[in-house]
Amino acid sequence: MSADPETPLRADAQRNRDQIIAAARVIFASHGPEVPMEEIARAAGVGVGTLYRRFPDRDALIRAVAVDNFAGVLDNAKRLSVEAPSAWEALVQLLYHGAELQLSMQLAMLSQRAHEILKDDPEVAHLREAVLLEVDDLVVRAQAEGALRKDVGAGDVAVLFARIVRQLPAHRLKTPELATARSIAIMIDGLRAGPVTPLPGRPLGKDDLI
Amino acid sequence: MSADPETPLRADAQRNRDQIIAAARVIFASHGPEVPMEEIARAAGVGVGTLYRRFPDRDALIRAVAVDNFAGVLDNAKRLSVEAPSAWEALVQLLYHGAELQLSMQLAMLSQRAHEILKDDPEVAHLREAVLLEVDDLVVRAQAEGALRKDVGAGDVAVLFARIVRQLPAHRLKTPELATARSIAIMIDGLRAGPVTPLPGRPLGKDDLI
DNA sequence: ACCGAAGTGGAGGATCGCCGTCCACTAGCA
DNA sequence: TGCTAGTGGACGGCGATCCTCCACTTCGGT
Repeated sequence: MSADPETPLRADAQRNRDQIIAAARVIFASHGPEVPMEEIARAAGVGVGTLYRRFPDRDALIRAVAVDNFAGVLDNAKRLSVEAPSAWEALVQLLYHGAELQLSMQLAMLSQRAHEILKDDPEVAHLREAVLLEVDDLVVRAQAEGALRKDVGAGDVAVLFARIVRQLPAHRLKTPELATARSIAIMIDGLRAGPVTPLPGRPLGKDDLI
Repeated sequence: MSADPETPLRADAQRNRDQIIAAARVIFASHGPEVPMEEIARAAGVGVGTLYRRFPDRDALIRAVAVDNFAGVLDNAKRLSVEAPSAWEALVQLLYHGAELQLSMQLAMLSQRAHEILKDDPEVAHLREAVLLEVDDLVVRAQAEGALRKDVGAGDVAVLFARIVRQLPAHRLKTPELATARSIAIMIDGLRAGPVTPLPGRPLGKDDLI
């Protein structure tokens, strides 16, 4: 995902680096970006020393994970936008791609800490903007198709996702995955064009997100 | 809300106790139940000493707040159940009563810590059960009215609420209240009876919550 | 108005968990 | 096979939070 500004890593080191990012991804998504570094190291199967060698501090790790993940979401959105049979369908598919999206939401909207860290990173800012543009486009097209209700904007969709997709502490439900899938499905029905109640205020666009 | 098992408190002490619970309510709802005790004390306008005098430890405070709040939600639900023009309308009203409900959700479903503390308290268990029964009743009646889609249960409604009602870090939106209101409205449209997509799995009842 | 008991607040000692370094050891690569 | 990059985890340091303690204040009965 990123160029090698310096000497390329040795093969095993590169492998460890990838494992760290993968582990951090999973853990950040489920427990937020403030988990002890040692926990991430353990999940990645490396020692803390290795973690710190690769990422000088927590911020660097968060940035690396964010860039990696945002890029993934953007790819996904672009691919769906082209391949799906309709913009509406693309949007729906995007929502059901829970895991990746969830982490992005967590990092972009839910964690105060992560936001502080990411807000000044131009690479992240660029990816974020690109994702929002893509969503905006899907929203407009889905509305033109007559599938998506007219009184919502990309901001509404993003906010709704951020809420729905966030993981509930798994221990509180007997069937967490099912519960999540059902929540998403209900939400999607709420977004459908059709006989609906008028929403308060005006549609929230992507610029209503900070 | 609770009997006085011992000597009644002096007037000023009672006032302080109420202020502490009120402050804890607000703070727990917005920042979870792990905030430093000193912060709660400050918000209540008392010293930590006073806080600890009244509630020997954090657990005791959480329990007191939870009982107080659950009782409020239960009252509310019962009142709406009787006074609202329909069960559907009662459900909708309940959802829009964000603040109180939000805290209950936070304590009951969202915070691992709070759950640990509350799960063995019989008073909390009783109130929780009573609230779920009430919601279950509203769900069944609203379905009989033909207003609520048939393929959902009280568990679905509870889960959906828990997700929607959770506070997003306010700093990330230009209009947080509006965004929340719109999310709730969209969700309610998703719950309406009408031409909907079939949901995966079976309806989640109140017993699917742990 | 007085006084004893109840209540108060916040300084500070004790504790805790996390950070990030450091270095003896291991494993890739030429 | 030798040289260097890479590894892991023990550990010293530290900031944050808990909760106690007690000199001082306030309440409320007489």
